[in-house]
Amino acid sequence: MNEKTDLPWDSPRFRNWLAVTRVCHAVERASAAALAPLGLKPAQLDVLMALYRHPGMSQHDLARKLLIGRSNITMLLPQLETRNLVLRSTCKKDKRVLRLCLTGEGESLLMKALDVQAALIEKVMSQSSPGECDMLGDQMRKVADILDIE
Amino acid sequence: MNEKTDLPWDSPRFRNWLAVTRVCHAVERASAAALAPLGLKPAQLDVLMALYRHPGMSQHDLARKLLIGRSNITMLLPQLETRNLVLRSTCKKDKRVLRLCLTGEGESLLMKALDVQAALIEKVMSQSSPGECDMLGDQMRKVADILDIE
DNA sequence: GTCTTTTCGTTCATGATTGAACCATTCCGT
DNA sequence: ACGGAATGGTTCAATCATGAACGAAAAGAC
Repeated sequence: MNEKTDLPWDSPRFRNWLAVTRVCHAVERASAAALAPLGLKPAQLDVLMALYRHPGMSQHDLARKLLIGRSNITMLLPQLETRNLVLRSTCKKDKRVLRLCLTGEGESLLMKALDVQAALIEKVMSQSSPGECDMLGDQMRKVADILDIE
Repeated sequence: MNEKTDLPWDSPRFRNWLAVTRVCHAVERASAAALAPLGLKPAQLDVLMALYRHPGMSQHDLARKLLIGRSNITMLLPQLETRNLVLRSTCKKDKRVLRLCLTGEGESLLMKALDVQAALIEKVMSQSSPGECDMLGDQMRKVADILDIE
């Protein structure tokens, strides 16, 4: 009998994906540290970014886009609202939904945070050629397709 | 004056890295769901994997390898120890350190969990050719170098 | 050898995240 | 128009990760 059981680590896909998650985790932590001086956490930056690109979004759609629970949004928003970074207004068409927008203040803080975040990412990806970088993105979008996340 | 400010989204590196984090997040959640029937959470699987590959590891080294805090390890281990998956024994050379090992039970549960996890990763990476997959891993290892995580 | 400094692990308070239960509003079949 | 199903948002309890402060043990300076 063959004692040499095939361990997942022998699979290139498994091993390489582990590298992805590991690095992702590390970058997340680095991002948290870099953002701290601005009083922002990564999750909050995600919210600001989404609202910048999709003004007037509902909380439900925001949760789906960020792949987190709706209740998480409910917990996340008051912090941003009391800092006057985000504005929440009830939708006249449907009184259930709350439309979310960045305030001017929110937008300008977002820009500062994006500078920080972009610098981190540039540093982190600095050893990837444009071609490699695009291939990376393409692979990730293929994965996103498989998991169907919009 | 030029109103067209350069947004980070215009940078391939920024946009593509966002795809990475997004997908990573999604796979993490899928993994949690897939592992739930085994009563394991992703963080616990990480511990088992590390201990399988580095038997006798200390908690300090385990924390460094997993990129989490030492206190987190302290909180994580009792769950695995009471389930007889992990054995903790004091080191005779240095009475401060605890040496960690998988039990037979821990190892066999790990194997089941690895099957589940490997299946998920195979599915997720199924659209990447071996060449693309290796390039992905290579890029991630370059990033790991930059962030110097062993 | 003694005293100071590190290192390993734990404790604890804090903040984040989750899912289930819930209310109000809207949608839809009849 | 009416009543049940579905949807958007909130609440709440439980779980989890984090970092600072701590005690015990080891290492280093002298």
